[in-house]
Amino acid sequence: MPSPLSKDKGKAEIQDDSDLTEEEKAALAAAAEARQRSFERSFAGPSVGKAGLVRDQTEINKVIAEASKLTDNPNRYYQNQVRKDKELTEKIEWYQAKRDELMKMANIPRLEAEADRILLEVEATRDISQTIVHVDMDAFYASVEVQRDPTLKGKAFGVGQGVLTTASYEARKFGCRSGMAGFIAKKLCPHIILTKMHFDLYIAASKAVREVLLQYDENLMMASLDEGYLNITPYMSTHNMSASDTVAQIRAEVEAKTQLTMSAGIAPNRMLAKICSDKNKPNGQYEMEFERSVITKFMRDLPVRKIPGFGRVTERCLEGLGVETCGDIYTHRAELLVMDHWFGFRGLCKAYLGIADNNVAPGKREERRSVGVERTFRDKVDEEDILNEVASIAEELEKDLERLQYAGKTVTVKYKLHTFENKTRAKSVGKYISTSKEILPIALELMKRELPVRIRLLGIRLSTLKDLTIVDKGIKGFLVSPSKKRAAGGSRTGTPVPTENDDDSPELIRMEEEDEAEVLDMTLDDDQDGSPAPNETLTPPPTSALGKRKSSENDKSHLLGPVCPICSKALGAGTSNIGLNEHIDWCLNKDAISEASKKSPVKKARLENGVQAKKAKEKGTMLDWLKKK
DNA sequence: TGGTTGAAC
DNA sequence: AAGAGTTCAACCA
Repeated sequence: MPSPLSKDKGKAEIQDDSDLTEEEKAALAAAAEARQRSFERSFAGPSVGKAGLVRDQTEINKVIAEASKLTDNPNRYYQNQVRKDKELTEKIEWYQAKRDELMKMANIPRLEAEADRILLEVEATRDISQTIVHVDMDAFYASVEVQRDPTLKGKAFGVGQGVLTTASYEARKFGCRSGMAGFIAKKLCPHIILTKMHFDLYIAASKAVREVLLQYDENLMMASLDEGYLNITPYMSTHNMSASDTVAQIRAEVEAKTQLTMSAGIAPNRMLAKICSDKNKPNGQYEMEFERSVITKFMRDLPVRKIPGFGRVTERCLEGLGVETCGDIYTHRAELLVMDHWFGFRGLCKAYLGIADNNVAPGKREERRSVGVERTFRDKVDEEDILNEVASIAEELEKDLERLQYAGKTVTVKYKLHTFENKTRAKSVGKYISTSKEILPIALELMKRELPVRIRLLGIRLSTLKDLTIVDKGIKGFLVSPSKKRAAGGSRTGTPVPTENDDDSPELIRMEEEDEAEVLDMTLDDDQDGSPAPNETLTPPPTSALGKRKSSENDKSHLLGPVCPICSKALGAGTSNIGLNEHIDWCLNKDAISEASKKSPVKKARLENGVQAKKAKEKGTMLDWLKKK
């Protein structure tokens, strides 16, 4: 039974297939189906695809997409998904064209050789000396809810009002997932019970868990209320215990203390540990063998989507390049190398090799970047209505700022149109502000410029923060105990770190913090160029890989003059690194810019940003593979 | 640098 | 009857 969706999206574009061979037709059909599945997947909630519990997710996704479509007409949300899907598809097609174009003139053996060289370089950064554990509470909120209301036990229920934050395992059997809209969950599972959230209970339970974990690693890194990372290497050696025994003991102790079960993954780095903790969930553990060959074998068949930081969009972009598993990264290394600018080749190498950060550090200090409040409501068009809402939100924000002890300089107003398109408008001011009295006029001003609008969400966010608990200014900072008002607020635990900071700059000393939960950095490598490279992540570092690179030092290749790896053109002995760089840049991008502004599917410069990059360290990109001949 | 947008968790 | 909060990166003017 062909879903209406597949008619709309799937094959519609491919109409004239009369002169195609059978294989080509089959390939096109397969591609269309894959795309269709991906599109349907996009309705099911963010967590789908990460954790593969249910058998026939495809069927479930169809139901969801159908339900979504029929909800109301016209369903703006659905239409918005369609629009985004279309843009994504166009972007992917652009990538494919780019790839084909570059590959046409590329010297493939040379590309592969270079890719292999980089692989080796990345491989050299592997560190399996530490035993990292990722612990993950099983259906945490749901389990706590059962403790609160035992009648929920064994039933299909979800936690959360409009959107499920968690689904009980019984509900998951019906395809219900966290992140899923409540009414969709009802469609999938009509008898599902939806409960409110009880954050105070979750926080208390989390604290109990944390206390146990801290006995095994005082540097425990909590990634959220229900998951965390430990480095149990010291514990294992002082207690002369194996990793699996240690983890079994941790889990038993947590369960004894809290009646909550957890799953755990044991591996040499955070990324692998996190993936492993999913393997035997719920209430199980999985230990990765600390052996290179085992790890690479493990990665080979692992869908790239499982890598933390690789989301739905990245998944589809890679899929468009023929990459679905981490193993595919190797087979497609030539193309991926040439697409380095957009996908970040070294990050992909790390995924393929199973290499990532193994640092476990407590939620350092509290360098929060912004504080915001936003609300969703039924469509508003009335000007006064809207401005009242702005005022109300500003007051709420003031309360949060007071509780959290922050002031800030940049006010951002965010709104979502009835079409589900998001907009933001921001304005910075010269001094730190924190009260509604100060914020509201700015927010109002920003919002008034947008009227008239029909919106379903409004929010205000304050950024460029100053931490008011840091009294600092030299010695005094140490005499005043840092108020401990924060803590309750949000995701991050950790105590404020009094920081001495003598100038007027609000900037705190940024210790290498980061370690954002899901971010996989490396840290250990960073060989050349002596830059600290504190946070390179697995997600592609597309940026400025080429033109803007600093020239690296160890470039001694000009005896014969550099050769462009794309067009194989010799550039002459006199060509400088920078000159070579420029040539490569030009060679790779000559058409990109003009094309982008002309026929590029996605607006103008939207092209490259599909792939998310975190701190793209100025290292492992094109220049590297040039500099050695 | 400030403003906007989007991806991801 | 499709949430809320936060961070990060890219791009542009």
